[in-house]
Amino acid sequence: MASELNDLRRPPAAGDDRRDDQPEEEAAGARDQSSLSTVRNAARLLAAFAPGERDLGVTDLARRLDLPKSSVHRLLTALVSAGLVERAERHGHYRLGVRLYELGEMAPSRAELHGVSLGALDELHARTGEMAHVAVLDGRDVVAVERRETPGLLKLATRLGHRHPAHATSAGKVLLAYLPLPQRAAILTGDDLEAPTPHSISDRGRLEEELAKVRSRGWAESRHELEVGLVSVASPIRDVRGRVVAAVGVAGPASRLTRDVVRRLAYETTRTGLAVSAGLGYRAHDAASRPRQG
Amino acid sequence: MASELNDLRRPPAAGDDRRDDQPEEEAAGARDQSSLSTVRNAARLLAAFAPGERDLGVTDLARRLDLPKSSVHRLLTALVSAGLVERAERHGHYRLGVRLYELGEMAPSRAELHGVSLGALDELHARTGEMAHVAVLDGRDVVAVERRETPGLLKLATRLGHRHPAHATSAGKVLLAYLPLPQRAAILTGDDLEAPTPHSISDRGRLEEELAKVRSRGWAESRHELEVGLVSVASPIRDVRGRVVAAVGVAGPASRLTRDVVRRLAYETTRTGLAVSAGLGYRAHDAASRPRQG
DNA sequence: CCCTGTCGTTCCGTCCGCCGGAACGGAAGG
DNA sequence: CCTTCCGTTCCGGCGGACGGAACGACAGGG
Repeated sequence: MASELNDLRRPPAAGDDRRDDQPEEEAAGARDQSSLSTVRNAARLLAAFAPGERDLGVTDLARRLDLPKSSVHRLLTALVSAGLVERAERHGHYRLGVRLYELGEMAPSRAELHGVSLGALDELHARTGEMAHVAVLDGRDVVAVERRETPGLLKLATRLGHRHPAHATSAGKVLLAYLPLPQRAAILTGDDLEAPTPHSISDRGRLEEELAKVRSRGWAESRHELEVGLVSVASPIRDVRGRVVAAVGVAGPASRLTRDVVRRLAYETTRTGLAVSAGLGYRAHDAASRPRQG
Repeated sequence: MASELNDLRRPPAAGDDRRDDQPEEEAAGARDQSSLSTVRNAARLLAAFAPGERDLGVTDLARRLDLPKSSVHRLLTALVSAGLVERAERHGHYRLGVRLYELGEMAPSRAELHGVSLGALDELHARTGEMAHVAVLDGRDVVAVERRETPGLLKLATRLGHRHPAHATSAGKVLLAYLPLPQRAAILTGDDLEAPTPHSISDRGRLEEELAKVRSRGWAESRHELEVGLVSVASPIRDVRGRVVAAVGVAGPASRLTRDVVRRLAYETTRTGLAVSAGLGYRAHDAASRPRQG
């Protein structure tokens, strides 16, 4: 029974000034609260499968979403006929559909980078021997859209499409650092910064200092900030207009990625970032047009 | 290059809203026609971005979907707040969101195969030198969920997530061949088989013969059937219960993939298929339990 | 620069299609 | 077998979506 029934429309006061130029409160963090409750619930239903739940039943979903069974069943029927959800072989169970995967591949943040980053990522992977990846920002999280596994034994357990708090990863720091200040402020608003480890940056002031450092040297590092023992380095990827749209980086165990190794890796990721940016149409020599941010 | 996943056809048809007392309809591949028009329209809206349209505006979408502008705008607002759609930088334009990509990665047909097929696919790619891929069935189409590009110059232009008619590809033949007869009948019902080239199989009887051949030798071939000059070979991937859930194959130019090369490639794909199946828990020596189908 | 066509966005009254409680039927398990 | 749980269907009442129309913001050509 989510009721935001207090959306009282206040008749405009004498001044009749209803046109504030900042309708922006949502930016990225805020979800739902819009109208079209059916669409909202459909999206919530899809998201319920995200934590890795393969097959779910009606009653189970109804409990998680706090919706009546019949409503969940109606939603599922509609989503099945739209192809976004499929019936599992187990009677009365459902799972995400192939069409959803198909649509996801079409998301520009993925599709654009896919083509141009393939070769460069392979090369980065070959030259460094560490897990290489390309990531984009979504809200205050960073999502990997492309990756190469390390050939060795020590693999990272994360999967493509999984998300991590941006401020605790090197790629996330890059993406935050080059985000225009108002957007960054909108994203980092609200509750405190999550601290996955004791080494994570949880203070907003310190984060801004760190981001300034990232901007000044052009790459970011994360030591033990997402997980103890994990180190990563990342550099920006720019589109044709110079905007930072993604980050490319490598990650590996702290035992291999010592301070001076990191410096070499930073060189490699920056090189790769420039190559991919060039593939997107960015001309690096246009240094004058390098956008000022922060 | 127009509509591939645009079989969400039939806009609500303006004045044609008739209350039929026959809720009885066929099953299987039926799309739409359910209630929850809001969800259906939301899905159609998402699908409108599929043909590679990056950014679309309200009026444009309204035209394509044959919906009022205000309704499209309302849908977009809801989808944006759900994260499935994002606002593009161009004022008033929209694009598919990262969350959609994220959900797509969670689709079981993708997620399961991803982990176990990585190594095997790499090896297949290395041993054959041709483009290697893993595909699943969706309706009467086959969708690639994993792939390795050929290192050479002659690359295939298709992208991950794109779909092709199943009966015209080797992977699709494999998937159709091992589909239980009732399901296959349900899928292949209705209008005729598409024939992308003059070599395509368009007759249902001939297709059944071909599928029987596929079952008897355990692999499938497609020569010029999807595109003239393109040849592919594929073998099944089975899950722990022995059901064929995907196909693994290689594709390349007919000039390289001569008859006897194909025989060697069939050996390789079969070998890879068995390896991946083993990763999914399938025990090949359980030959007795090899399901009888067709 | 202004004018104009175009498109995104907002508004609002009407009415229809969704909501959800409750009953039905089928599957699993003791 | 009985019991229990769950997926599916049904239906009346009402809340929220629909969509035409007006508004406001751009962009481009005269």
